[in-house]
Formats: sequence, structure tokens, C-alpha cells
Amino acid sequence: MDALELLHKCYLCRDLDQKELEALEEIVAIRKINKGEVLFFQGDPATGFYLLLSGSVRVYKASPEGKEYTLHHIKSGQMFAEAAVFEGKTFPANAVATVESMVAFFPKERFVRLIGDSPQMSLKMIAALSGFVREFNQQIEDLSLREVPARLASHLLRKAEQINSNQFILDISKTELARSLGTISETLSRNLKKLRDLGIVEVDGKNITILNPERLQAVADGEKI
Amino acid sequence: MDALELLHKCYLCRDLDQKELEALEEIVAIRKINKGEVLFFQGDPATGFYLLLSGSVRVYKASPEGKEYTLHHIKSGQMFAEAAVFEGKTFPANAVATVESMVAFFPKERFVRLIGDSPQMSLKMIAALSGFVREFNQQIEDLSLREVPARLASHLLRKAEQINSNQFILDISKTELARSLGTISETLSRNLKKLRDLGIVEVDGKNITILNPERLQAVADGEKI
DNA sequence: GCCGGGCCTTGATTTAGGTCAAATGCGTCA
DNA sequence: TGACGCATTTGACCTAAATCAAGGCCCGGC
Repeated sequence: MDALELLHKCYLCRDLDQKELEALEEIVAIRKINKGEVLFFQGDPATGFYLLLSGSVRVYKASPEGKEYTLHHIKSGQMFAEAAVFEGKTFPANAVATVESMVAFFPKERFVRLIGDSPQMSLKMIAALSGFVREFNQQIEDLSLREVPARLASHLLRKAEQINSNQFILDISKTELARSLGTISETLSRNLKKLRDLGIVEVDGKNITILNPERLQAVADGEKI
Repeated sequence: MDALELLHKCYLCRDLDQKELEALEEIVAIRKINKGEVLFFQGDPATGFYLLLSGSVRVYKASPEGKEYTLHHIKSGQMFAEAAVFEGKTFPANAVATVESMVAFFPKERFVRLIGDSPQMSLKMIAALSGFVREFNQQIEDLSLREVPARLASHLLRKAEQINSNQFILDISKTELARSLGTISETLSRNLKKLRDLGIVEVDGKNITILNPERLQAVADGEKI
């Protein structure tokens, strides 16, 4: 599928009329990024926002000491760095392609002019930003109030719910999962082991089976393991 | 000053034309809340959003174990729970008045109908949500990558910058400051003591003086104390 | 096949920060 | 003014999770 076709199918573009679509296409810049290529670093001037057409992008924070926390794993069709367009002059995180990817880039000023004339697009941005706020909200709750086992349990339950099956395959490495749970691989490994020893989950490489969803939910709710 | 007057002066209403203003006034519900009164609990159905006209509101999360984390201290003129209007069916946090306050309440459905017709108001909501995203972003960075001394140092430096003076008075209790830094009062007390012992700050009750901004900045940047 | 470099796991140890407990201070309201 | 209650401080202790270190495993490239 070619890039423009992908663009048309994504949430931002659906329901737009021909005129709006053309205006969008006029300002968009589409480009390929290789695996490992960096789209922007934290602190870079925020010149616009992105929409991922294909591939996968990791958005993460890094501390001077080398610690990392993954804010999002962007999947195709999703926007990222939208907030940077309306607020702030610099990107608040780093973004790197984890596989070869295609991105659409929308320059800040030209896009802001566009949405002033398009209530439809304003509402889409509002929806996207609200989604972000909700997601961040959950992350703050996890980081400030919940411990690692609870965060891990929630993540597994959410994965299972998404595909509606108690058996699934992790789509990221365990090291990377640890980073998105706000911990490190060793701690994740130990917690998975505990869940395994208790007969709550079965772990075989990236293959996860939830054997006891009720117990796992209890762990997610804060029960000590 | 009466409530409607306060409403007109706030960010949401500035720059609106007469028609938009009247439409807003039509749907708004203004009410007084006493000190300690709860506006909503986490999990309550999100029926609309609020704008604080006067007083002060604390928005916070609480865990089943009794731990609390303060997301925001809302000051007059600020909106809160806006994201709940566009996303999600329930409030993601609790809100309580810390002093007697006046709030304007905008019911969800009627407000969403309004902004569909008002690009001006859409842009304001986008700006407000972007601001939230930026703030949350910072909180996530603090919680996931930075330690308590660094968070405390940043907070003090920010306060000083706001009023452009190295001497200021805390507008909240230390217990409450601890909750908004993602820690507890004992830990905050110990860290303040360390900063005091190092001659970096002077603390006299709620009265704070930054004696050595450079050292304090170094602590904010992660230097061990 | 076999070599090398990631991952992943596991153990030993350290440490930041939370918990518990007690003492002190301070403001408010009767 | 006195007493109660709440905030704050400080000390002793505990615990979750990070760090440090060592092996094992898997996978791709030669």
C-alpha cells in the first residue's frame, strides 16, 4: 500500500471532506526511517508532529544517568508529539524507529492554520489529546501509587483483554517491557518468575499464558506476591 | 466580585464574542463548595468539567492502601477535568475544595455541542489539553527518572522563578507538598533538613529562602546530597 | 557448524525511601 | 488560657527495587 493511501485510512483523515484532505496533503511530508533512526531528541525544537504510517516507533525519556522510561510504543495509524505543536517549543521526549517505518510529518504553523478553519479537525485533535491525557493519567497513577507486580499484572491483563484470549505473544522484548513499566529487566524477570512459581501465568519466551486471571487481577489490585 | 464577572475574566471566556458567551452562560451551573467538600471521586461518572472561579481545589489520586498523590492544585481561573469530557466515562481522580470556593460546572453533552460551532473555543480546549499533556509529561519524567531530592529542588527553583525572588512562602502544607512530589512528609522533612544542613536553603516554617541557587540547581540535575 | 553479541535469568548486595513510633510545636476554639 | 488536634521533625527499622556480577541461552552471520 502506498503512503498516501495509508494516510487516508488513518483516524486523523477519516471523515474529512475533499478540501480538507487536499489541504492536509499539501503540507504533509512523508519519509522513510530506518530501524534505529532517531526522529527527534528531547529538547529538539518542536517543529511539528508526526503520524506513523507503517512500522513502529518508541517514544521514551532518558535521564543523564542512563535510565530510560518508555512513554509509548506507537503503532501505525497513531499520531505522536501532537501536544508539542500547541504547547512548548521543544519535544519533551525522544523518538526512535524500532523497525523500518514510514512517517507523515505535519509542520506546526501550517497545521495550526489549517485546523482554525476545520472544526472537524479540531475535534479530532481534541480527541487525540484527551486520549493522551487519559493514558498519561494512568501512567502517573501506576508510577506514584502502584508497585511493580501490580503494574505488570495490569499490563498482562490488558494485553489479554485486547485480543480476548488468555494466551498471547509479547510484541516487545522483556527489557523493553520493563522500560515501559518503569522498572528494569532484572526486576521484571524476578516478578514474572514469582507469577510463574505461583501458577498464575505460564511464560515460555515471549509466549504468555494467563492460567489464573482472578489471582492475576488480585495482584493488579495490590495483593502482595 | 460576582460569579459571572469572574467567569468572564477567565481564559476560557476571554476573546469570545457575545453570542458564544451567552451560549456558555446558558449551560453553566455555578455553585459554592465548602472547605473539605468533595466535587467528585475517582470512578464517578464524568458528567462535565469544571472551572474554578475562586478558592482552591486539590485534584488527587488515592490507592486502596491509603497512599495519595496530588496531580494538581487548581487555582482560580483554571479548568479541571476537561479531558474527562471528551474521553472516558468516569473521573480519573478525586477533587476536593481546600478552602471555600466557587466553581462553574459545564455539562458534557451541551458543552460538546457548543464547541462544535465555535472554532475559538475548540482552540482554547486544545490549548488547555496541551497544557495538561505538558504538565503530566513532566510529572511522569519526575516519577520515573528522578529522585526525591531532585524533584524537591526543582519545585523550589520553580517557585522562586515564578515570583522572581529567592525568598518565598509555601502556599501549601509540607505534608501536601510531599503528596504532590510523590513522597511522604517524613521523607520531605529529611530532604529539606539535608538542604538546610548544606547551607543551600533556609527553612523557617513555610518560609523558604534559597541561599545557593547554583547548588540547588545541581541537586535538581541529579547531584547526590 | 560455531562463534559472538544480545537478551534473559538468577544470586548477592546495596540503597532510597517508606513505615512505625515518639516527641515537639503550633493554631484554634471553647 | 488551656486543651485538643494536627503538622512537623527525628530516630530506628524495614522493604521494594536497583545495582553489580556471573552464567546460560538463543539467533544471525560467517
